[in-house]
Amino acid sequence: MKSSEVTCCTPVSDGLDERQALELADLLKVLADPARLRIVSMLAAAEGGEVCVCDMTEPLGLSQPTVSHHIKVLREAGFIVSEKRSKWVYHRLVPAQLEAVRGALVIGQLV
Amino acid sequence: MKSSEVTCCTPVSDGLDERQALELADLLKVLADPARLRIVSMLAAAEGGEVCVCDMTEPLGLSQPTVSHHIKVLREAGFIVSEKRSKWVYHRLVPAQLEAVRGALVIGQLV
DNA sequence: ATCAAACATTGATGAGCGTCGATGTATAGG
DNA sequence: CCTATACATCGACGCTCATCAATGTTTGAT
Repeated sequence: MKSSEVTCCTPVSDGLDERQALELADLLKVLADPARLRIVSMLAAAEGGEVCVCDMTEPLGLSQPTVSHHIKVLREAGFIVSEKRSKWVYHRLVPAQLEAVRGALVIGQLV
Repeated sequence: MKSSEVTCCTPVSDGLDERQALELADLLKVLADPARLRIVSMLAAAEGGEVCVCDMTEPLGLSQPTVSHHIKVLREAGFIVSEKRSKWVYHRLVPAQLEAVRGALVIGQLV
């Protein structure tokens, strides 16, 4: 449908281009999962800011491989960082990444 | 795995419960799509704040049924409202809903 | 009354992903 | 050396969902 001679609306600004929309959508997809939100939440609420997988499986009601999978997704998206110490791997939030997503959702930022 | 006598981390606060995590995840799922992000963006950038479907299919590069589907998803999630006038249906943003999502992503709000 | 445009609805299809069990790897302890 | 724990990886299953063509519905114009 090309632009007909009779437009129904005021001229459209394209807003976000495909690349920007894809990148933001990918970040939002990572957060758009109940398990991952709860993981982020547990890290945000943890004293010391650190939690390891073994202490998350039970409150999440998920298997260890599943929790490890979510941790990996969150880490690859930049929402958490992980550090192995002795037998355990400790995970902590990266607040800047969460803030980046919040900033991208400001209406003015959506062009 | 019950709580062993040797814990690796400081005590865990559960943070978001299942219901809260599910609700927030459902809202984020709606936004976690490039096409829907671009629709929101186009509405945010539109003069008069209104756009109808016929003016979105071409810039989005999607079929009319697909755009209608995304519009429906956005409306049912409260991100947009729609009003039929004569032959066309005009859609506009609900900024408060977008703000609600941004507010839920504040680290302090994640308990 | 007829035709065209705008939009919704309906299956159908294909890809992506959350989940698990099984297995592999590393670290600590006896 | 052997066992147990913490975690990662792999393969498979099942479900959700984005997309489309086809069709239905409403509205306006001729």
